[in-house]
Amino acid sequence: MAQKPSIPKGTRDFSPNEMERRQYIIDILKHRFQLYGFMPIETPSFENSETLLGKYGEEGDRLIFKILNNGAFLDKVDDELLSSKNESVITSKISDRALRYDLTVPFARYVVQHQNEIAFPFKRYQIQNVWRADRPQKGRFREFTQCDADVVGSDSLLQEVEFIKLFDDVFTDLKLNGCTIKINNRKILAGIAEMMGAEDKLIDFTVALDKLDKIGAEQVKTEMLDKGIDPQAIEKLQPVFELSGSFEEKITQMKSLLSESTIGLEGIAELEFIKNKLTTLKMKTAHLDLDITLARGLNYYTGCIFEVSAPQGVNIGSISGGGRYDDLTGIFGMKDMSGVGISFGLDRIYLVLEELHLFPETVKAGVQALFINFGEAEANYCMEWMFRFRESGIKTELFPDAGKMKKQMTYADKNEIPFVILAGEDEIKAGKLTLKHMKTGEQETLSPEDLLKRFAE
RNA sequence: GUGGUUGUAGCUCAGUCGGUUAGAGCGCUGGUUUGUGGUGCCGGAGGUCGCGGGUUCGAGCCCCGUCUUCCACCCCA
Repeated sequence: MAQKPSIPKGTRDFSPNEMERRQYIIDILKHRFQLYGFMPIETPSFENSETLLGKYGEEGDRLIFKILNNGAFLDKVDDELLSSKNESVITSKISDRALRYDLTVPFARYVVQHQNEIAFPFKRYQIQNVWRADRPQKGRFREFTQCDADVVGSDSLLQEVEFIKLFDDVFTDLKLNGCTIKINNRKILAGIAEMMGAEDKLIDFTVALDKLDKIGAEQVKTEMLDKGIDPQAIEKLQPVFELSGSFEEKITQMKSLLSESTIGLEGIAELEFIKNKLTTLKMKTAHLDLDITLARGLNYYTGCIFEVSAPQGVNIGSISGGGRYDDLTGIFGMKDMSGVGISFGLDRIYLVLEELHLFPETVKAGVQALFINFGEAEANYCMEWMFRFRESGIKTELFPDAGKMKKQMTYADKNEIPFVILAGEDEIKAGKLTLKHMKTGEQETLSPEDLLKRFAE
């Protein structure tokens, strides 16, 4: 007996209707990316393991899909090592390649490898799948699509301003009004850590702070204590927990809090610059919000960080994110190359648009007219006209088998083909075609030329 | 990686306290004047109840394991 087919955990099939909707989102993204001057690139689905490992932190390494070597891969593993059950060491012996985890690190690798062909600053966009060995849950898959735009080779804060406008433009085009673009700066977080005297605990500190709106101030403090951060230092954080008001008001409060920290003030100055530019340029539908607790997981960010959350009432986490990384290419041996980039989560945006019923009424990409097949002679007559119709840009097809009428009509009906064209003995003799309007059931016999004109309207 | 949850026909789901031959709707298929679909009527096919073990006279139902689904945590798009 044939086994029931299935697909791996966390993966999905996309049927025509879903593909149409995914394509709708992608078309808007591509259009905006190109208007902003980004050029497309693609990179391989898998990379050499050393390119990816160690770039996303310990947790990230765990979530990278490793590809088992081919051939006698066990030759490199002796019994002693095998019985040690040391996964990471054994993995490095039997797996040399891994599926990409995001598009940013492969992009950094690309830039370093192609530096001689590139005129900097280099702006590229990339829409490809990435893979993570995560446990699936709402809005979380093991295979999903990221749509990234990055620019490398420019320190200018105008890039940050442009990216925020890009968020605003894209979400406005998608009719997804009321998104919140949260912005923060790693330098501010570093400044706070400095002020607390907890520079060495920066990562633990930001991860805990990131949870503030989710678990509350008390639990954040508890987590920081657990991570070994000094209680007195945590007390100094109180003003951060109580931060409120408008963007400008928060800036003012942070300024006095970080008055001693050079790096902290630098971060604040950057945010002020960006905010001022955007006040002049104006946002269309998105809101810009300063969120000091925003940390973001990827530890290569060094300056501004962004995250976009869906309009209120949609519980799906972030739908886009990004930030500046001053030294991403440094790990591949190319110094002083600053980059900024953002990533749109196609799959999550899809879920949000679906939940809010924001997909446009699908313009069916299917055929406009189906030729009914009555038999060999009739089919030959139809074929001739079918190809003429196609040359005129009309999407049309001939039912391949001379089967039952009912089956052919049902086919047209199920596929929402608006017109059916019939040509039997009588029509062939008269050199005509019969057009049936599926919705009304009306039909009329007319010359092929007239029929063509009818479709042209 | 941790905790919970789910799995019965192609799909959505019923199935009582463990009790004879596991059901419905939709879909599929055949027929209902053989050149006419979408709404009618009549018929038909289709299930190792996720998989493997166990308890029992007897398991879709109880127990254990495993895979899968969805959700939360960790983390993240």
